[in-house]
Amino acid sequence: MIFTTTTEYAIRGLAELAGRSSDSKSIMLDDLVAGTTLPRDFLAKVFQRLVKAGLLKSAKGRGGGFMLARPAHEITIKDIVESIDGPIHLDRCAVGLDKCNDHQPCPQHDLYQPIRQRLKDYLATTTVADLASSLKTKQAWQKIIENNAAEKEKQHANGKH
Amino acid sequence: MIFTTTTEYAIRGLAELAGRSSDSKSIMLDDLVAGTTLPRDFLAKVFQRLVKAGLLKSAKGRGGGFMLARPAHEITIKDIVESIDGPIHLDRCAVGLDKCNDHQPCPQHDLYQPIRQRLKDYLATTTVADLASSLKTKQAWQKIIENNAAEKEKQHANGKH
DNA sequence: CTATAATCGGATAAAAATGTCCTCTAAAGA
DNA sequence: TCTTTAGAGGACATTTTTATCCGATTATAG
Repeated sequence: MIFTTTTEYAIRGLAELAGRSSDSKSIMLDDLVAGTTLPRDFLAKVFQRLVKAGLLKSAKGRGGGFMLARPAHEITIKDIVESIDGPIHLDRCAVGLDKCNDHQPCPQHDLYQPIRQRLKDYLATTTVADLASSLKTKQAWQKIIENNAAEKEKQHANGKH
Repeated sequence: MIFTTTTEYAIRGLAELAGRSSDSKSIMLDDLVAGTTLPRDFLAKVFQRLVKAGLLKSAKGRGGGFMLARPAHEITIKDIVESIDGPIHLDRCAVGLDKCNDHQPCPQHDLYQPIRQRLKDYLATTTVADLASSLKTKQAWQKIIENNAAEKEKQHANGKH
């Protein structure tokens, strides 16, 4: 994977949040992680960082929880990654030959450049809203698959009779 | 960066090796890291792994050292990465929505697929020979830059006279 | 005001990655 | 054979990442 575990949690957490809570309504951590494999306590730390970075708003006490600081379609993966890891460092030479940059490129740098650029574009244009809808699509499939499995099980039981 | 520090050392180490030693002649670690920022002892460990993976051959004792197990143009970055990290895991969903794969893609998966493919192609087609020549190009530049700096310094001194 | 409910934030632990050192082993040359 | 020289490999140290826990803080409801 191209992200760290922490960054991945941030991305998944925001995607869940956008998918589960309606706009301008906050959701509690316990509700957000329910049914996911997201680690509650660790995600809490990650969300604290996202609050400080201005991607999330939080509220303590009863009725508290987290909500997006701006619309889901205005938060990109790039925003998330940079909130966690700091400025994206994709500009370094892909193969670790330092002192390579756009001013002083090496052949590898030029070859890798188009890939880097596409990655950057992807990160800069894909938003939390996109991710949330991807999540929903995935969840829908999951159900279909489970149903199919149940159906097969049923047929199998009948056949045995 | 998209590689771990360890993998990056492996890549840089092999590039240096291919650049410094003529074919079918081994080079010692101490010579290989001279003038680089590669950490000698840690690289030794990394090279041990590459020997076991079949990318390098090693020889103990006098006249010993390391050499490529096959021609530089037949060792790809992919080979190196897989020797260190195991099979490349780029196939996972880019945004960590698990249960996504080519059979069961989600929208993000499809969007990210072309980027992933290009990355894979790059890793599978770029060889140690390419990296070595990139290194040499870079080193040539480095010299030019240093010369320019020295020249300027000289002019500056003259001007002051 | 009090009890409850939520995040915040510090402390700490566990695990993984990275880095260092030292002895063992194998090979070559005197 | 003996000495020197190289990597091999084990032990250990350090740092970073990931994970967990708990009291403090803040807000709400009654």
